[in-house]
Amino acid sequence: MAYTIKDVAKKANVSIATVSRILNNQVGYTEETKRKVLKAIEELGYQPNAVARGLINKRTHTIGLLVPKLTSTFVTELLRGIEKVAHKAGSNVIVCHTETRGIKMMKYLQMLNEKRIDGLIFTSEVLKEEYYLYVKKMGIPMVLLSTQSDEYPVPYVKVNDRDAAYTATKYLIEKGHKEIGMLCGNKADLIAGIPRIKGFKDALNDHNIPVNENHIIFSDEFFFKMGLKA
Amino acid sequence: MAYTIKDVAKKANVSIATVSRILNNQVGYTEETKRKVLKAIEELGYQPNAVARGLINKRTHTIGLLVPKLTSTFVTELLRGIEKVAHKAGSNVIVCHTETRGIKMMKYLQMLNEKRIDGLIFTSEVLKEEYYLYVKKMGIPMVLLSTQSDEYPVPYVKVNDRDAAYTATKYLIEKGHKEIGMLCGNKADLIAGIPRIKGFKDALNDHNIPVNENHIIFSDEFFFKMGLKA
DNA sequence: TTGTAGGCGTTATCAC
DNA sequence: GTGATAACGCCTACAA
Repeated sequence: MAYTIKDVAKKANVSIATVSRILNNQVGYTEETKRKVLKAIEELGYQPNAVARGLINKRTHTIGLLVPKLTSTFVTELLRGIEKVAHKAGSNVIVCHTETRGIKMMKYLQMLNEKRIDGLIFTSEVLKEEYYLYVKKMGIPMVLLSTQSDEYPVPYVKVNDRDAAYTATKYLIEKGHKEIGMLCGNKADLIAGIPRIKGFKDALNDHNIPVNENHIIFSDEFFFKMGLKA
Repeated sequence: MAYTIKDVAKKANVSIATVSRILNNQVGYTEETKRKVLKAIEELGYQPNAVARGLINKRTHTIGLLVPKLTSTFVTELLRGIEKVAHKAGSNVIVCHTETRGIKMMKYLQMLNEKRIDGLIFTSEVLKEEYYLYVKKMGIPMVLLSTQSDEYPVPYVKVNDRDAAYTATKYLIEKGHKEIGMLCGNKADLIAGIPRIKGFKDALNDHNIPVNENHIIFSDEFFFKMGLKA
């Protein structure tokens, strides 16, 4: 079994209170006692128990990341970045794949709630009322990534899909291209569909280029293969 | 603040012990009291605190996953599968990117240890003595994924690289091909290099085909781009 | 069937 | 400067 703060205290001939102070570098002890305690910690190979700490501090230094199919390299990059920053800040990230739309989402939120995570990152899916209310009740900060919500006041980080599509299309037009095609997500997709198509068409219209619906190819999945096929 | 078992007990007019029993569906209560308690739980929207539970049960239902650069779609697939199974079993997975070889590894192991994770999956890197000893001291089960260790008795799951390369090469040979090239990892790589090259050469030799070293192209990174370039 | 009380490993508030 | 001691939220003998 792992050593506890009690073992350290005993070995260093001090009270657990003192050990705790040193561990959290607060004030109230001699350099001498500090050395003693540090030595005991070293010799025992003692590691504080984050679970116990979490119980009293009400912080677990853990954040939850809800992502859809992780197959897309885009989401993978997001995870990389998030985990990197979290680690630098002394936190870990629990990854949850909410594949089958909605079904597992509530289950995940529940698990994360029980684990008392410090915050939540919600990626790429539409924030349903049920989710929003639940997280609100959890009382932890949440941020949307690569999505946004018109209905609920939740901070988000994402690219403006309509504008991005507009800019991309405009760029090609200004390069002199006339026949421009578009590969996009599902026609009804609130994120990868509608806004991007709008940007695409807007750009064409603004440059007096007729829109050929056949030049827009839809796909439901964001696998590399799908893009290739399209 | 979230409700505790105490709130439930009070609302249901029972002791916390009874609530606990019902929560963990043990025996020792009437159907009647069970109904009462369940009703109180429902009304309060009570969710047990996994942190407190972890402290006493010594199980956190959390496992750690150490992966190298997650850019590779292979690793991404692994994560997907692992998370899926873990979730089904009621656990969560904390993902850690051990990018800069070794530097961050010990730091991660330490964090995971403090969080008292239940188990560890170690992916794609060589298991150094330092890591092995540390995890052994943690006293939790570990399994190697896509690696193996000759020095330490750690269970592993991986494809046999030498055999796989041999089989692939043999397949091409039997298809009638004579000029076979190979794209592989770093020449000295203990996983993606040496064994696969051996399999490749063995197959050629066994079929009396001369080995042309120029037909083996090495690469250090496993990005898609790198493969393309090669 | 039910409740009381001690303990899990820490932190924090008191005294001394 | 230092040490008891009461929480934190839950589980579990032990009683009743």
